[in-house]
Amino acid sequence: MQAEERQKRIEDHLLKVEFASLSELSELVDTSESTVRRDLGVLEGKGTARRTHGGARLVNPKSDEFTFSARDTHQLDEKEAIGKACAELVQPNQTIIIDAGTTCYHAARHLEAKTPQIFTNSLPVANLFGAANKLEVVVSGGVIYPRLGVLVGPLAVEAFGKIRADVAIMSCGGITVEGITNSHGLLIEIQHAMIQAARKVIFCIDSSKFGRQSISKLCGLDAADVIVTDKAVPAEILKALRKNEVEVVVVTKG
Amino acid sequence: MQAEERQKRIEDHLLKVEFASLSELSELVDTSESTVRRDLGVLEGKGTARRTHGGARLVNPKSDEFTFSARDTHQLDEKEAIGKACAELVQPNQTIIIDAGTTCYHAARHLEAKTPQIFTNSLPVANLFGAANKLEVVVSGGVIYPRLGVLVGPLAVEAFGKIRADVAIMSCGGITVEGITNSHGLLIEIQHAMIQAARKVIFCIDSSKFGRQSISKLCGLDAADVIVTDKAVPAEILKALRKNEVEVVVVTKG
DNA sequence: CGAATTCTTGCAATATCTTCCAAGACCTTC
DNA sequence: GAAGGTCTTGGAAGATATTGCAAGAATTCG
Repeated sequence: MQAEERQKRIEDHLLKVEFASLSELSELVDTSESTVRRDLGVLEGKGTARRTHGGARLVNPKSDEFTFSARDTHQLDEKEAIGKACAELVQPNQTIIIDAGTTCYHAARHLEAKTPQIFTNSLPVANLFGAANKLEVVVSGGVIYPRLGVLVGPLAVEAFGKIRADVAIMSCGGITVEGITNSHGLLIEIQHAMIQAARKVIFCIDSSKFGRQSISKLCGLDAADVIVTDKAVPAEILKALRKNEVEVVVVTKG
Repeated sequence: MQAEERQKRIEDHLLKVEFASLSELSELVDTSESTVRRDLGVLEGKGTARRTHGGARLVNPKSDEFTFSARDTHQLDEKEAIGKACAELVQPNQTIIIDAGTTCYHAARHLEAKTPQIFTNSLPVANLFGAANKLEVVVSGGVIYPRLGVLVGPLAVEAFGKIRADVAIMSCGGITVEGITNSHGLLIEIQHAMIQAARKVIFCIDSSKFGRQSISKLCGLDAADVIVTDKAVPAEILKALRKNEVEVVVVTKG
């Protein structure tokens, strides 16, 4: 097996388990521990993993909306189901803002037939519709945030400041009774602009996000109009949502 | 078996397995490893695959949807050579504007190591660097012009109006003694803004464009600082270019 | 603090790459 | 169809990179 292939396997494995020992990894890729050490050095250089005594751990925990891969199969069914339900909430001919994040990406996949116009700051979403010319896709400008493929920065914020849409389909890093949070200030700024620009705000939040808090506060629960998720929402949060008149849609996976 | 057929098979195989060893490939196409190495060199030049120790890997592995790629293989070698020469005209650490168009796309591929910052309105170019985080890529906003993956419209024009760059790498639809033309008014507007924003303007123009006129006039010959092309330029146009002090670089294919 | 584990570093064995060359295939020209 | 050229192919020699191991240093844990 070749160096790069080994490294990718290690990476993939880490994505699943978050932490792995040297012996575990050396067995996985069938080489000596020395080689695994060297590979981990490379991955560390790339920023994917971090070496620790006895093994390695993922730099970005998977619960963060921080790495995008269209092939991300983590909770794929759930995300797919959420995305689909989310798309069903959209009326024909409404204009839509689509946030970055894998769940929103899945929602976008179901929108093609329905809507004439989409605004997004997500390159994966843009690519999804880039070839089809049935609908108009407007891409906000901005700097590419590497792994995620999101456009961030002033250009993006301004772009959303200028428009109005019927619906915004949003994602986030965590939600608690205190509000909705996300993992990076740069994203927050843009999401604010998105929320401002939309008449109706739908959050796609898979169940792993409930009770979790990311670094930056995005908004209170009242900013959301609908939340689409895949499992029963914890009672405490559900109560808080009711109080803020947020509609909750729970999908059943698959 | 023909060289091209071998290369296509290798390409197809890589699309399936993502990584392959030399022995695996040489068995697949039934030739020596030397030949496979050479074929991989070609594929690497085309941007399809990347050689690694012991084999090769697909260039865009995890990006089934993340890549809206310029699939145009028409005159690939020429474009590749032009792109490379074009990239060599760039000094380290200059900021660059990259236009849409396949030739510019190839130029972009050679820029990764050189420049810290790229501005573009081309989705293929954005995708090229989307995963790498070595350099900063700024995407202009805009509406996706289908199939080409160019961002057009007021958002794009404004975005380029706000910036300054050292070099602009441009493409066009045709060039005659009367000036440079392109195929769509929407593109023209943006290209104007690009030219305005850059201190030095480089046009990548393959030989088929000479003597040809597209619908909309983009600019006079004097707007260009350098023209990179792949064959001797017709005398008449060459004379006009000299008069406007445009430097002409002719590359030899391959 | 000591024992056990893990890490780093240097090294030799191995695998792979590059470069070069000769043999053969293919093409052109007469 | 033969002669002369160019292009492609496969292989060999030396250069380079990778791998696994071992000895000593560093780290963890009781």
